[in-house]
Parts: sequence; C-alpha cells; structure tokens
Amino acid sequence: MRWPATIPEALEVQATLRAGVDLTDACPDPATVTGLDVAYDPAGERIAAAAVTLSLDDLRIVDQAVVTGEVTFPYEPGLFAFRELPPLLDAIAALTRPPEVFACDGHGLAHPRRFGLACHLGVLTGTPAFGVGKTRLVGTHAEPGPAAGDSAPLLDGDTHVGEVLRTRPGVKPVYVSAGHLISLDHATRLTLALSPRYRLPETTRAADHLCRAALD
DNA sequence: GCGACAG
DNA sequence: ATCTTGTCGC
Repeated sequence: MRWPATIPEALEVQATLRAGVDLTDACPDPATVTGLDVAYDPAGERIAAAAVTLSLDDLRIVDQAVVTGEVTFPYEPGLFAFRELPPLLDAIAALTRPPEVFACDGHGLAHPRRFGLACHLGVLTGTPAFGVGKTRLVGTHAEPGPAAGDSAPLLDGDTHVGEVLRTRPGVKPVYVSAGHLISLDHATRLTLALSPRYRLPETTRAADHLCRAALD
C-alpha cells in the first residue's frame, strides 16, 4: 500500500498494520541501541531525521546518519508516524551497520489504537523497537517512587500499555512502551541503562543533537 | 457538550 | 515540535 496522504487513509493503514505487531523479545542481549529523533525548521516545513547507534557498554556512537526532507503530513495526535516515519526510514537506510533495536521518541503500544510510532517502525523494518515518550498520550498511572529506576504501570482501562519510569532522581518520569519484537520489561531496562546522567536516554539525546545540527 | 491530545 | 524570559543549581 502507498503512503497515506489523509487522516482516513492513515487510520486504515494503522488498522491493517497493527495485526503485524509481535511482542516476542527478539533482542535478548543487544550490544547496541539505535536512537531516533526528528527536528523541524521554525516554519515547520522542513524536517530533519537522525538515527544514532550507541554501544550499550560505553554509550559511545558507533554509527550515525541524518537526512532532511519536507513535511508531508499534518500533526495529528495518534497519527505521528505518518509525519515522522518517511525521513526516519531514510536515515535508517543510510546507516552503515544493521540496527539491533530502535529507541523511538514517542510511544509504542501506549497509543489509543495500540499502534504508536515505535510499533509502526518496528513492523515496517522487522527490527525490534520501543518507545520513550516525554509526555502521556493515553492511560492513567500512579506517581512513581523518587529513586532512579522506580516505576508505575501505565494503564489504559485495564490494559497495561507501558511503564512510567523515573530515569533520574527528582526528575519528571518518562513513558516507556513496547513497540515490536521486545517486551515492556526489556524496553524499560534498556531505557534505564541508557539514562545514567540525564532524564532522556543517551540515544534520544544523540539523535536530537544530530538532527538539530542538520537544520542549520 | 466539555476537555484531552506523542512530536 | 518551536519560540522565549527569567530563575535556580551544579
């Protein structure tokens, strides 16, 4: 199917692709994680997308790619992937080494139709992916404990769609959810391991810096 | 009808 | 997301 241009078409694509989500963990012991992020120019017409692969043992960059493109889909909560995935897929294709698991900025299953950006990316690439959101899209939760590593389940009705994780002491928690070919527990552990110093995982920070720089 | 609403 | 002034803390 071709890339949707309208909201009804996008909803149809989500309804089709969501059946492809598999939560079986296919990356039990990854050596690297590839972070993804995008940035927009002030006018909101140009978009830059970056993919940065970090080694899990020292959090150093082992591969990176960045591309720029035009924004082709409006911002619509719940339909994020249709706006950000085209340039992200181009950036991923420009990587030198095959990614083991993707850390996305945004949600996976913590989505109104259980098919956020991380699910969509995972299904299209066939590679494990999880989401780390900075704010909530769906669900309710208790306040996680104050220590790094403390978390609370994110519940949408009675479905456990994600984990609200305190990555650093005294900072606002992040929203972790599985996307594809990974468990929520593993995604949460990876997110914590990637955040030894700042609220957001180093993968997200590295990709953020790279795509911002590509816009100047 | 009134809020809520990833980036 | 991006824009923006000031403030607090290491």
